[in-house]
Order: sequence, then structure tokens, then C-alpha cells
Amino acid sequence: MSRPGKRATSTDVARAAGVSQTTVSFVLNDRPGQRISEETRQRVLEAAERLDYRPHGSARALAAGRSDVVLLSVPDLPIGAGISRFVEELAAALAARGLTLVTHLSGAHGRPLPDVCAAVNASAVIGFESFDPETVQALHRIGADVVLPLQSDDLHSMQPIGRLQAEHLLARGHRYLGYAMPAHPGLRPMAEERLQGVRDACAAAGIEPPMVLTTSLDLVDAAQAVTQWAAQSVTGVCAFNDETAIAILAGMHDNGLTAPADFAVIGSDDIPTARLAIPALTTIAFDLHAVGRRRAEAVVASLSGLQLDQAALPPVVPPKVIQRAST
Amino acid sequence: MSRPGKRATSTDVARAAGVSQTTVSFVLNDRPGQRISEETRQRVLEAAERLDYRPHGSARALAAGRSDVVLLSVPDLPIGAGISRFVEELAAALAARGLTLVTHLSGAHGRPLPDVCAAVNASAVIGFESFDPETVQALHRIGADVVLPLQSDDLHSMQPIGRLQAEHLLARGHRYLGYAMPAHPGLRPMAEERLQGVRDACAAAGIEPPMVLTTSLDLVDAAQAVTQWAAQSVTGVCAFNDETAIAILAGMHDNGLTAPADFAVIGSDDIPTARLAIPALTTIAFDLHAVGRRRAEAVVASLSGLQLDQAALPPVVPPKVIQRAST
DNA sequence: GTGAAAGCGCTAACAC
DNA sequence: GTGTTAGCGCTTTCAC
Repeated sequence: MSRPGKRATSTDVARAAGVSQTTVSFVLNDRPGQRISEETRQRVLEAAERLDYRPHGSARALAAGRSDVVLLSVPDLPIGAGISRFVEELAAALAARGLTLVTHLSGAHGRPLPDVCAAVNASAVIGFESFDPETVQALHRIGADVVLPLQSDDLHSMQPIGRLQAEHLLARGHRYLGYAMPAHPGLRPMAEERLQGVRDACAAAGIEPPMVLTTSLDLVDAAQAVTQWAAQSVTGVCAFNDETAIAILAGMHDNGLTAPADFAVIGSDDIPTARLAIPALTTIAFDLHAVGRRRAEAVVASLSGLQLDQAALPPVVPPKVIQRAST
Repeated sequence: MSRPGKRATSTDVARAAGVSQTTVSFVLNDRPGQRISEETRQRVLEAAERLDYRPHGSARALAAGRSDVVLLSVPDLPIGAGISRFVEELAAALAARGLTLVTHLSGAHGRPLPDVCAAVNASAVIGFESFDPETVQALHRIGADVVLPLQSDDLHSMQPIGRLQAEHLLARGHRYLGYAMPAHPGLRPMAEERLQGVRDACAAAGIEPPMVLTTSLDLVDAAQAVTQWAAQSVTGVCAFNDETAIAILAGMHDNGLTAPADFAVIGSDDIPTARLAIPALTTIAFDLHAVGRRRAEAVVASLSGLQLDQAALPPVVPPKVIQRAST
């Protein structure tokens, strides 16, 4: 239903439907003051459909003072499959509420977040980690009503992950634990949080805190770390995530060691290749699906100025250990 | 340099600098008709800085009829580290030309691409695979000047990848090849292209086409495929990508086989965990960096209506085999 | 060199 | 119920 011609405007629809442009706006936006006759409504809707009318985002944003665009700022970190699933969930939930999600990779050479926000006229910005205060302020001035770093989700803090990892190892008799930090700086904050969970579990069990080592996704690096842990009689290692854990596994293999006999290794995130590791990797799985939904609801609530009804949110299944051969 | 107050407008800057709003627009946009005195220029720039002025994307887009937003549509496929690197490169190159890149995951439940495009008022849309004609037309009508599916990059078609994989195995004496297709539907088109390269290489060498099997990232699945290949005396397998290759490796391990003695396996993309596979995975590496830059230049050229100067583009290093232990 | 004025396509008072 | 009207913040033509 469209000629390749010029873009149809709201006025075109009005003309086609034989009503005023205002009426079109009312119908299409489903304004609460439902003073539109059903017949007019249908005529307008039909005309819009026929002309393949699509509201002009900029014009709408300019006039209304707010847009339906939500910007997700993804930090410069290795994006895993899990994250993309989360993004899709978020996008779907927002779309269901009439909001459009776009993502921005905040790499070193891209534009600053406030500029991007201004360019797409986002009315909300979601981040993966806390923004620095300057950025937050800039975003607010631009009109981004909400700034919700993900980690503030009370039910999905990162610490339980570390705790679960450690508890799993402790339950299997390990008394000297290691922790494998990722080398990538962007992953640091998240890693610190997870590590804290491990420390807490160790403290609660009355054993020494974990021996923390940083390993990049490099065989030599990982092999070195393995040697160091072995020298300190570490027998179980919690890795920041599955990729790091896979590096450890490779480092062990390089040293002629195998899990779990020589060393137990537990990862986190349950990436698809975790079960393909040799041996298959024990890991922590969590419910990104629900987290995405919850985040979306939070944004919607904040945007509409309503109080977020915690009870109405989809429940988050707590993270749990996926036991496989590596522990 | 900013009070938490309301957003500064172009008019505010004009007032602060003691000039007209028009002049501000001229200065900030660096209009060709450089009829602005250096002194005025500085005053305006300084005022803008002081007020932390940021142009209102929507207003600008509405008035100018075009925005500086470029939308990258990423299909519903597992996002790997390689892709994120490419996106960053693209964003950086576009930012250098004053353009802002945002990404949209075109999952099943998100909004249709044209809607997203209209919402952010993108003046160009980049895709990973060809859009269907209807979508293209819709995008054009919305005013998206460019639609550039990535795969049309002459110097970076997918076929050479498959060809290289096959040639590598052929050079090592393998005469019965297998091809591992990914199960994920979003990966299909790309996989078909790569497969074609393998077929071409086989034909050129005068051997039978590869025995194609589809394997998800699942141990049982992969083990089954391995059994089938073995039954047909296949000795070398080209996998669509490294993850699929890792699955094959796991399937082999499950069958008590090891690479390259029983089976040679070659992946593609050189993901970080490829070298951590056991044994380390031979794979194809390519230059996403340059591809991103080239794509960005193409968009800029198309947006400014200029002819793309092929010669001025950063050269793309052809894909090459990274030989490791699995072949 | 600089400014006045006319919109871009839409929303939202307000009038009928 | 529906139309009139006045902007939203910016670009751009044209006059000074």
C-alpha cells in the first residue's frame, strides 16, 4: 500500500480521510478524551494505513517535548550472546509499551553519550554500569528523564553470583579458592562485585579469602595463573565468567592438569560454548529474560511518572548453579 | 560549565553571545558562506561551551530535513566479539564525519525497522543482510537516503572465507570434506555464502562437494554429526564459524577422537576463545577494522551525494588462515 | 557580516 | 465531536 513517492504526512492523512489534521493526531495517539466517533476513527486509521503513514519522529518529539526513544548504552566490553538476549527482551518489553529501543556502543572513539542522546532525542537512557555524575547531569539537562544503571536492580545484583560460585566449591570440600579476574578494564566493575560475593562466602565459611589473579583470554597468561594457584595449593577457582573459565581450563590442559581432579573450575553466565568446554564447564545461569522485562517496566514507570509496582513485575528466578563436569 | 537548569537552546546562546540566533546556527554549523568575523565566531563558540549547549536533534532534523543519525540494523543473531569490534569501528569512522551511529536489534518482538528508523529519524540505514524490497521501499519513503547491506562489499564477500577454509584442508591432503552449518536461522544467509566458497574450492580441485550437516551448539548434536562424517570417510571439516567448530571439537572428544589426527577442523572469525580450544583451533581471520571504515565512507559518500572514491578507501587486508593445532 | 522571518510536521490548548 | 491556532528549536532564504 504505498507509492514510492514522498513521505506521507499527517496532513495527507487528514486530507485523505476528509478530517482535520488535529483529528488525525487524536486518533493516532489514542488520546484519552475519546471524543472521536468510531466512524471517523476508522476512516482515519484506514487512510493512514493506505498511505503507509508513519509519524515523523522528530516533529513529534519536538512538539511533544518527549520522544518514544529509549537509548541503551553498552560499554566497550566483549558482548556475549547472553547480553544480546537481554537486549532483545528489553526491546520487546519496551516495544509493547510503545517505546523504541536503540543501542549505542560507547567505545573510545564514538561520540559522547549525551551527544548521542541529543541526536536521537532519547527520553530515557539505560546503562550497564553507573554513569559518572557529569554525564548524568548532562543527560538530565538534555531531557533524558531516566537514567537507570542496570546493576541497581535489587534482585539482580552481581554479588549472589560470586557467592554461589564459592559456595558450590566449598560444598565440594575445597578450602583454598582462587578467583580469576578478567583483564579487560571494562569488565572490572562487574568483576569486583562478583568477587565480593566470593569473599563474603569465604568469610562466612571461615576460610581464607580467594587468591585473586588476572588472566586475559590468552593461553600463556592462563597457564601462568594456573601455576601460581597450584603453588599456593589452591584447589578450586571461581572465574569471573565462562570465557575466563575456559581460558583457565586451557591453561590447565597446557600444564597437563585436568578438571576437576587437579582443579575445580566454575564459570558464570552459561554461554552456549560452556557446555562444549573440555571438560564441560560448571557455571551460573540466571534469568536475563525477566531482568530485561523488569528493567523495561522500570523505564516505563519512570517515564510516565508513576510509581513502579514491584509486585506486578515478572519475578526473577534467582541465579543457580549448572553442575557440569569441571567441578 | 552547567547549571542543572533547563536545556540551553540556540537562542540562549545567541543572547549570551549578543548575536542573533541565525548567526549561532551559522557558526555552529560552519556554513560554507564564511561571512562570520573571527571575533563573533569565538564569542559564539565560547557562549555555547559555557552554556553546555547541545543542538536539539529533533529540531535540527525537522528543519533541515535530514539528521546526522545512522541506524545499524543487526539481525537476531548471536552477537560475537568480532561484530562488536566492527560496530565500534563503524561508529568511530562515522563520528569522525559528524554522524551518530545507533544500533537496533531486529528481533522478532521489537518494532519493525521502518518504525525505528522513523522514530530516530535516521538518514541512513545499514544492514547486515539484504532487506526485503518492501522494507527498502518503506525506508526510502521515510527519507533514509541509503540502504547498504554489508555483504555487498565487493572486497569482503563471504565466499573467500569458505574458499580459504577448503583450500587449507585440501593443501593438507584431505579429499573428503564436511561442512558444518549453524542451526540458528539468522545465520543461514551468511552461512550459505561461505558454503558456496567451499563448494567452489572443491569443484576447482576436482573433488566431491562437501558433506553438509547442520549442528547446533550442542554436544549431542555435534557428536552425531561427527559420527556421520566419519561414516562417510570425511577427514576434514570446515565449520561456519569458530563456535560451530568448537562444537565439532567437543563432539569429537565425546567420540574419543582428536584433531587433527582423526579429523581436521577449521573455523572462521578468530574469536578470542578459538585459541583456547583443545586443541587450539585453526581459523580464518579478517580485517573488520578496515571493513568498518569502508562502510562508513560509503555511507558518508551516499549521504553527501558524492561519488565514492574507491581509491581513497582504506585497503582491506584479505582474510587469511590462522594455522593452529586443529588442522 | 548579520539579522528577520518563514516554515519543517507535529502536539495540545482552546474555540466552535 | 471536530477544527483553529500557536508554537516546539532549528535551518535557510533573503534583505539589510
